[in-house]
Amino acid sequence: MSVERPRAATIEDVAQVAGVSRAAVSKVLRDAYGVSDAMRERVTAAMTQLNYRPRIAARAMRGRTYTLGIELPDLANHFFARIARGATGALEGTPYQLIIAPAEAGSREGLRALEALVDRQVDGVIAVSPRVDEAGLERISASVPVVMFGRHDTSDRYDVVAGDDASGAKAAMRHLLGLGHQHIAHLTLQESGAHEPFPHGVRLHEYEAAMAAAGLTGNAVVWRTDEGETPSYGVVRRMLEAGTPVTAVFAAHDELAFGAMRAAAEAGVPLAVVGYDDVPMASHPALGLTTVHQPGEAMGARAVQMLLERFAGRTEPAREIFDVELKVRTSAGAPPA
Amino acid sequence: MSVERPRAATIEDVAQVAGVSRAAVSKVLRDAYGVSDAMRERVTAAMTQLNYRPRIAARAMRGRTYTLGIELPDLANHFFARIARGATGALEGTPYQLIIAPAEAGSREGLRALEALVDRQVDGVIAVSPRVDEAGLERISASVPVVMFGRHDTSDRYDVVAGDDASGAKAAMRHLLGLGHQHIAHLTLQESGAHEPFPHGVRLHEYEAAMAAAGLTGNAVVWRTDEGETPSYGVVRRMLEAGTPVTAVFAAHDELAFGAMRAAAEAGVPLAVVGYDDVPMASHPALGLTTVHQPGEAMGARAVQMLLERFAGRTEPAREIFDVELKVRTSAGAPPA
DNA sequence: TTGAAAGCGCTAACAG
DNA sequence: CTGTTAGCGCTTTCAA
Repeated sequence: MSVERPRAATIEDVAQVAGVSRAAVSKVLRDAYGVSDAMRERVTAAMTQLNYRPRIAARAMRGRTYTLGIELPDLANHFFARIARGATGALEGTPYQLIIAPAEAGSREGLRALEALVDRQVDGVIAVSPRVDEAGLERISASVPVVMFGRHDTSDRYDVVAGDDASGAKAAMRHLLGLGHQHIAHLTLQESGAHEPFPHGVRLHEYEAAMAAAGLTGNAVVWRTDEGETPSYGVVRRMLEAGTPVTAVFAAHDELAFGAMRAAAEAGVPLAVVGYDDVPMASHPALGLTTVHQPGEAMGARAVQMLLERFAGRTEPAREIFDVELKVRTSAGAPPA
Repeated sequence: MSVERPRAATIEDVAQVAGVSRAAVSKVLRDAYGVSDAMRERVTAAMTQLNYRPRIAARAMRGRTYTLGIELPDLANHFFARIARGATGALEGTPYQLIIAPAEAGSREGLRALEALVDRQVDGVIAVSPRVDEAGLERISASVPVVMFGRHDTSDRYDVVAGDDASGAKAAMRHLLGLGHQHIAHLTLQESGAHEPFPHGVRLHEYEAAMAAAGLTGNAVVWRTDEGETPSYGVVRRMLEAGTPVTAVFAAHDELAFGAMRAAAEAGVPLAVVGYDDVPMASHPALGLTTVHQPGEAMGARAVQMLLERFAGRTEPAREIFDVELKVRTSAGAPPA
């Protein structure tokens, strides 16, 4: 006994029931010009009766898919969930639907996810992994509008939404230095380079600059970890046990910061920790993570808006840098005397 | 000299460059039967040269889209990220791509997201919001294989992956009662009903049963909250300040549990908390949330596997219930004497 | 204001 | 083993 998969209603069926042509139905569907109220009504009735749903794939062959794609590097990082929520919210009331392509870590993966989205003919894409290579990005932005998150270089190929990473990192370092810390480590991902115009690159650069400005270049240490709280924990734990003389750590994002806090707690070492992003758990009283707040929802919403503007005809590249704000909580106190 | 926007290569272009027919290219593409090595090579070369990427939309008109869709109710809940990660992992090495449709709370939203996926012709869907109405589900499962998460009823229309919610909830309650608590509240979402075959329904039911079995029916209290840590915090805070005489709370999932812990900490009230899911932060030493571990990755991977089995021809419904395990940590101690 | 008809890029019979 | 051909369900000129 095999499962019957009855053919769903097509535009042709609707046309027949309504006693009109396919073209007419299509026009009603797209709210196109030149349809009488009477016809609209009959067609609408037929659509309801048949429970008609247009096939996006068929539309894609000629026109739009009414689908926006967002590529996310790490679902486990709550900051990205915020961006996605903001993007979804901004789409409410529009005919567009957001789909997410998970990327796992790595620049190659980011590109792969982006291409999967393009293959599926999304009308626009939002790329959150910053480390997508230029060639790939060029290819993609040739066929669909792109909004890149967090890039601090400029391009006329894509729009940009970013946080003010320089200010944020400066504020974080100012806080730690102001507390009297002299041995501050920076915890970042494997691939980040201080010369790169990506969020972690900028944060790393500002860390080094701040240490230098404080005359502490000799104390600067950069700890590198794979993505995620657990790898971060492992790295910091190892460093702490190796006796690295550090009293504070500035983590490139909150998940890494949580890992550092876990390591310090388990190793029984006092460690001031500052994070970045301000994910919801950061403000939990048991954690009290001092961190740099980024308005994730607003940033996601703005990215969507930029795409909609492109559809509406904008051709010059847009670019918006969001303000960030240091949230001082309990995770970073003064160093032991 | 105007810049021609290059039309992306089609199967026709590849055929011309390789000097073969479209059908031949299509066969190479799909690894279909009856292609000589020589032809395969020429075609592959042409594809690389033109940087050819098949248009999923065009394929969708005739065959598969090589796309699986998963609908997720709450990106902010880390447990769902785990499911998605497991699903993505299980797809590695297959030609399939996973896309995520975010749903926001509510059964209507879950259905909407599912339909958006179906409109986009995914080859199979995984539904994580359990509260999708039967009529909608019937319609959907008529056109595409469906795996439902967490449903404890049986159906011949869709496959099921779930955790053993009855055992998990029993273990949670046994723990709290064993510690000597007599005033235990259950914290759950607005809509959950103890008669419903959904995860939260079962957990609620087991809570009531355990209280009754301990002769504590008179002490049973169910707190209801909207989705998320913040609403949970608000509800618990209000209850605590109203002086509800409670020494412990069994939360329907970890995010709610974190909200309860935050409320207790801020209200300065000692409160034993047990959660459900075991999201990564639960094991952080600053939190130490006692909770019921569900193997999210394995569950996501199994759901994907069920879909692949359907594609391979399975017609009888499948169903797998995963074991869960109570993780005892520090968040739930004995009640004050 | 409406409809006929020509594709969009691909797959899958079917012929050769 | 390879090519020809007929659509899949839509949108979009272009006539009527």
